[in-house]
Amino acid sequence: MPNENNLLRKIMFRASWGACGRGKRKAAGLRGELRRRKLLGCACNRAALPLSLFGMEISSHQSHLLEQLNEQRKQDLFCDCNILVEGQVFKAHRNVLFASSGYFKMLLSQSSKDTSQPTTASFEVFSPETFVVILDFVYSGKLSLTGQNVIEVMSAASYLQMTDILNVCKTFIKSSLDINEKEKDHYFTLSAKSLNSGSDRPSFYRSRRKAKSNPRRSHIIPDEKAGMDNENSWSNYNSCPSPQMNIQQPEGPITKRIQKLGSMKRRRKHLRLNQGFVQYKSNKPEQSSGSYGALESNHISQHREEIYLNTENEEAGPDYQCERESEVIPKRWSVAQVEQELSRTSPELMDLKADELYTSMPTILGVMGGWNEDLPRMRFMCPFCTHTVKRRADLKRHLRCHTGERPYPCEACGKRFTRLEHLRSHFQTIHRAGKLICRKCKQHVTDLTGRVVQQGTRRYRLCNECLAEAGMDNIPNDDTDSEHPLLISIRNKNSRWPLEEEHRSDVEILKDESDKLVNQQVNNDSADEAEEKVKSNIR
DNA sequence: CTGGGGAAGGGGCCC
DNA sequence: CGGGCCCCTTCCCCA
Repeated sequence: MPNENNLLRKIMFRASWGACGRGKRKAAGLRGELRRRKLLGCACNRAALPLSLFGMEISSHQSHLLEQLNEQRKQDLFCDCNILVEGQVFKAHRNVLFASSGYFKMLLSQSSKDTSQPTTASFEVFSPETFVVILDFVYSGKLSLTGQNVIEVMSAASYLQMTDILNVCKTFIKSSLDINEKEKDHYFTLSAKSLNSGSDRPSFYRSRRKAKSNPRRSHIIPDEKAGMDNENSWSNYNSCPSPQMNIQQPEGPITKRIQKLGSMKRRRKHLRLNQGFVQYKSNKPEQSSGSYGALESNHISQHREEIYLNTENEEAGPDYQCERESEVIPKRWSVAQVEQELSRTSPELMDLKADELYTSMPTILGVMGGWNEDLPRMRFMCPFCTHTVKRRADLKRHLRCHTGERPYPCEACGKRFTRLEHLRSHFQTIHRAGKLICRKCKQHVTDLTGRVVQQGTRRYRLCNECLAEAGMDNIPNDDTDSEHPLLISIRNKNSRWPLEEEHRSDVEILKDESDKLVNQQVNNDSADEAEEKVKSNIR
């Protein structure tokens, strides 16, 4: 290797000659030599200009640095952060924790500026054994996953907002599911006897922490069809740029894991959420609303569980944490992912309403800001995005923009709205010509100085001058108060029709739209209609 | 292609 | 907690 390093140095030196043709040629010759020695990868092969060589990475540097930090940790050198996990103290470096965990990033960035004092953090939401796995990963890039610890590690990683670990755990579990599915296909049954109970072999995942790597790409989950052969599926994983995994086949029956999942949920439900930092005593109240655990047997929650496992957005940033009674859930779902997963795993869930979602999902609660104040501000966090709200009701309302639910249809034009007020506003302005403004000259117009004109389902006002100008002054006024029988029948069927008195003048609107209106009734339960409703509701 | 205006969507907050 | 209002932003259409 010394010779090769010398060769690299020579290249760098030649490159410094810049535009010198001789230097270029010499550098090119040396690159050829390096290629022959397989020292340069494709990136260097592409490097036509010597200057690009300055960007060359010494791949061993990162690992060496990490090794050194790990050694320092083991020897308690320069450790400035104490992590207390169920009474057991772990020492680590603030910088490393900050760089590895969104949770620590948020916490340490909010913490005291006085870096002379060690920071102390305590956790009781995961076990010391779990934290050892995570800490080892932080300092080595190696994640020791087993069928026994994967759930707890994933929970802790979610809590600590370590998306690399989360994704590895997900793929681990996904692989187990694939394996199990394969077994099921093979034995035509998923009986306990088909589930071997061999000892867990640790699986090592090596994460390449590179800022350049596209996080989305590392989220690639092998196609299930391609995953029929497990080894192939794992080799697919290995092709993912990040996290790069050297994986032994995860083992253990999936039912065991699922049982463990359930037991974990039950266990975690009883865990006391006591996450306090010495410097910042949080008065974070425990959430007691609802019972997510009770939903475990629920069909929807089962699918949700799958979604939790499969759809978590790897880009979940370090901004927030989400938990309820230590229940760990993904920080963010992308809407597309959720929709895709819902349609894939359970199309019927595409009909999910924000209300149902709201009641079945774990409460998302967090402390936003205010760490330096006596009473931290409590915010409710959206699981799909970074949005936080003060009130549960606002979150419920906000969720509609993710579920695509539009419960308020305009029966004049069929357009649907997420809020009654929006429908009302729409109806007033579009179908009732509620604005007393001439559409043409923008002048204020009253019933005396102008009148309502209908254009399709739209109605607007024109002043007398603009009417005359358009040659419409002889057309009778469109503003009638009679009621169309169809509208009455529809309103009677639909108790949610919100415009009891406001749209009484829309007979003419309905003349052209009557057929459409029949098809636009809200509570149509046919499957086609439901499908159509979903499509139309999802923008 | 661009700017203006209307409509729609969404958040904050009061009642 | 729901309804409602206000405000702001975004989108889309049109001149």
